[in-house]
Amino acid sequence: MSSPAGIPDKPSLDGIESVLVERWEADGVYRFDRSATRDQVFAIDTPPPTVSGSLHIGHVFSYTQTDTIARFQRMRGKAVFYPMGWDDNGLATERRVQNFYGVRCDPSLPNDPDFAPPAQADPKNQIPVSRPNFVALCKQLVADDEIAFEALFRMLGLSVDWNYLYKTISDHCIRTSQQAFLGNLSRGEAYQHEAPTLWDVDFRTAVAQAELTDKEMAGAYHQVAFARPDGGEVVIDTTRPELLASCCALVAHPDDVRYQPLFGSTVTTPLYGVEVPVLAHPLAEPDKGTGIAMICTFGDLTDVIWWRELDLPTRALIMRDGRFNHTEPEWITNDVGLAAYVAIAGKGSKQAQKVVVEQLRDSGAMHGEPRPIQHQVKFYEKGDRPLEIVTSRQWYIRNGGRSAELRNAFLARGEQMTWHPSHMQHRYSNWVEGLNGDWLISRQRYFGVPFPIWYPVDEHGEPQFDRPIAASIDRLPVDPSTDAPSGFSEEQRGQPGGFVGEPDVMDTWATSSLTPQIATHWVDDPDLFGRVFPMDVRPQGHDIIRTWLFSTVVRAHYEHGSLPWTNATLAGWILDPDRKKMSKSVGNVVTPMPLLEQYGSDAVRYWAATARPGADTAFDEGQMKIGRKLALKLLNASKFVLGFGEPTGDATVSAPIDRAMLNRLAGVVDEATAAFDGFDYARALERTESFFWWFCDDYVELVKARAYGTQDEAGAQSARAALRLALSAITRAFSPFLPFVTDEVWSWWQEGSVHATSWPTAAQLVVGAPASESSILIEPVSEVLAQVRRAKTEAKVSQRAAVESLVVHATDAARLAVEAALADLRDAGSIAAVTFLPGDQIVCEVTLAPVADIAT
RNA sequence: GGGCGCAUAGCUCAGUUGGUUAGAGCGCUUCCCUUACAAGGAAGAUGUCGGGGGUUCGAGUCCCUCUGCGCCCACCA
Repeated sequence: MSSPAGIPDKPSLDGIESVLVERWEADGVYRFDRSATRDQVFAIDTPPPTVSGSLHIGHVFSYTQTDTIARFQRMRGKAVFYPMGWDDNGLATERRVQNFYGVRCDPSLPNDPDFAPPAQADPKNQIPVSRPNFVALCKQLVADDEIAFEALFRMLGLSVDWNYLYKTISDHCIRTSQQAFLGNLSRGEAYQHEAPTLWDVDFRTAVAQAELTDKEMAGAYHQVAFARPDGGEVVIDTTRPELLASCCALVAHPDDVRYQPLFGSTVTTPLYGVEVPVLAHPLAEPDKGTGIAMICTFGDLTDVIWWRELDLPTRALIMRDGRFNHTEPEWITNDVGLAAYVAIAGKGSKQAQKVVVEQLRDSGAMHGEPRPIQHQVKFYEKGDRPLEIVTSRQWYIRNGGRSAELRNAFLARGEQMTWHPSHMQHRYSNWVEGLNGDWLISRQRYFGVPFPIWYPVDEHGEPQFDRPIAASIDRLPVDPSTDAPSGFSEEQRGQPGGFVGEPDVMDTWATSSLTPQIATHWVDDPDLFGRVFPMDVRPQGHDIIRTWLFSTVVRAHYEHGSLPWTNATLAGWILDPDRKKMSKSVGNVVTPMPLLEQYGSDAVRYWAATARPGADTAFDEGQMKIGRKLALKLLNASKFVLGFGEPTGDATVSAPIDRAMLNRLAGVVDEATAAFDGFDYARALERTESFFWWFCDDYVELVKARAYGTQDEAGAQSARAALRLALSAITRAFSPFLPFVTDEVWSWWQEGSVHATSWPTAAQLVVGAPASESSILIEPVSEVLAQVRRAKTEAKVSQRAAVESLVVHATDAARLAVEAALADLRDAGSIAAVTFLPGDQIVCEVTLAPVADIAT
């Protein structure tokens, strides 16, 4: 049979991605319709991937899942607002620039317009460069990555409207971020505060609670004796003996009879001879160590609590670079003590600990040997060394960590949105309930959104941090390090009576938390904003509920008094075949482009779409092979179905089996629609796929002879019409998952893109009997066909082999069903004669024709 | 310590308000080069549904409990 025009003789999937990607772009298939009103819009708050290196298979996985939802909504008639963003802001980019170019930022240096990065990067000897030069390198490095990202996402078939692309380092994002911050400030939701803060000594910045992670580290308990005035001693257990010089008290539980006599007395620290009080506090645990602890400023967060609640002096020695202060502590007043301190001044914690342990041994204050332990230590999630606690001035946004009322308001927001899957809400509630402080948003970094804030400088040249000067909204974006506040001139920078700019930048989450406002152009396009905000869905990973999801809820709550979106879909992780999470640090990541090339984008998308929403999923190339097989099957089935020719204009679907097939399909369409409405793309795919294979294996096999015209003309017309109706609906139902092959086969017989058509409906398919009756008609026929095939397989003959006679034992109802499709059945099974006998269930006696007859 | 999730065929997983003999794909075995498809097709074998108890006419599904695995949070002198 020769193919009609438009249908290739040998259909292929090779290279269809690039052809279709270009066509979609040229035809604007995914362009957002700006005239749509809010109720006609489906808006997606796409996660902007961090531009740091390359996308991995996990991105392909989760972005595909969202894309299937977007495509479904578009076909249902929604104007889909589906922007993309690049998160090219922040520490990840900075660190990459440092390593890639071998430079580091020194904000004190002037801009060098002729600066070029070193040809050979030497990460060990980083060249200091000015902030403008450094930022320029950041932008240069991310530009290359962003081109690669967009190419991958396009090839993957994401139906993003690239006209709404945003970059978090752009002026637009800076302005949005600064404007939102100023709103928070004016309403009292943002404030600055000088306090002990968790501090990463490598990045030299404060970090927020949400960015902490625990890592197991080797440590050791050291028993250290403090001297009592009566000549006795008090022994404490510590894992950080190097902080002894920062000790400001000992503490034990109020009920601990061993130490009750000491409360109110003082002891002296070994080495330094500093007198410190012995105090009582309920947080001290009698069964931990010796039951009495030394409080240092600051060894851990418990120290901070004790320091605050017991009103202790601040004896901080570890500086922002993680080293002990060179200045001699004023609270050490004797020469021996000072000499002991000088030995650790300028050293990091680890080195200082060695020295102090030696000193303690020599002095006899060390009891026994250190007892090694493994313990959990707080790290910045991107950091390499344990966090220290450093006192500094920082900006915060209230997030309920210090207010039960506010916390409840955010818990209520969690109740208002719909979570997919629903159990993810627990993680949100869990996090909000466990907050122990406000959200720290300032970072002592360079490449980020600057605070739109200056401070007046008094007549002594000291900045007045308690009198911040806020930028006016109409000046945004501003950089306080280069722009002067209104009413001042640049010459007054740093001068008495002048001003200084806030040196810090905002953390990346402070900007990421505004992706709904950024994407919808809250600050500069109120018309667009009114059409798409609040958005419909936030897709994201479940590991960043505590950061991105929560902080976005906080910002929208403050700025708009609403949720930022009505739904949150939480994607799972990709696990390697050993069921370990894929991550760069483990080194088990898979890059997606070779997979797209090997199996085709549709096949990789199929793998992603078969995973249940929110489920962690094993990386499985087997699923991609199945996806490729499915795409090929659709290609071939389409060619075959269309090859029967177009039904005449007045063709009606008259054959019962044809009607039953369409009714069954109508039921499948209803199921898929309901699943998609609940964001369950995986169920929609499974229903459609399972129907499609039945359609190919049984239905098409049954009716193909009739469709060729072996029976009467009405029968042929009925089959052809039903086949085409079904193919249209199947193609459209598959199109969110397999956008490439569906558009390819659609183009063989339809105008325009399948992605610009409507989602199939049951009403288009139901003919005659309702869907529930279709099974009653179809299943007996399928069963008889299966038994005939089995008989041939068991006889080890070709499926084409002729059947001399078939005796079917069946109930009356089953017999009626089989009789209704008898001509089709006889054609499909090459069956000469069929007789029926009564029976409880369908049992077929198959008598094959003698082999000699086949030969003739 | 608190919370959440998972446990079904060798592997990866479906199984929607409890309802006949528990399903799919991969892998395995057999057969078929049938004019849509051999990177295919037709068929076959394979399960004490993690253990125990309970509710019910009936439990993979609901309740209790135990075990194992994973994740989140808290603790971490």
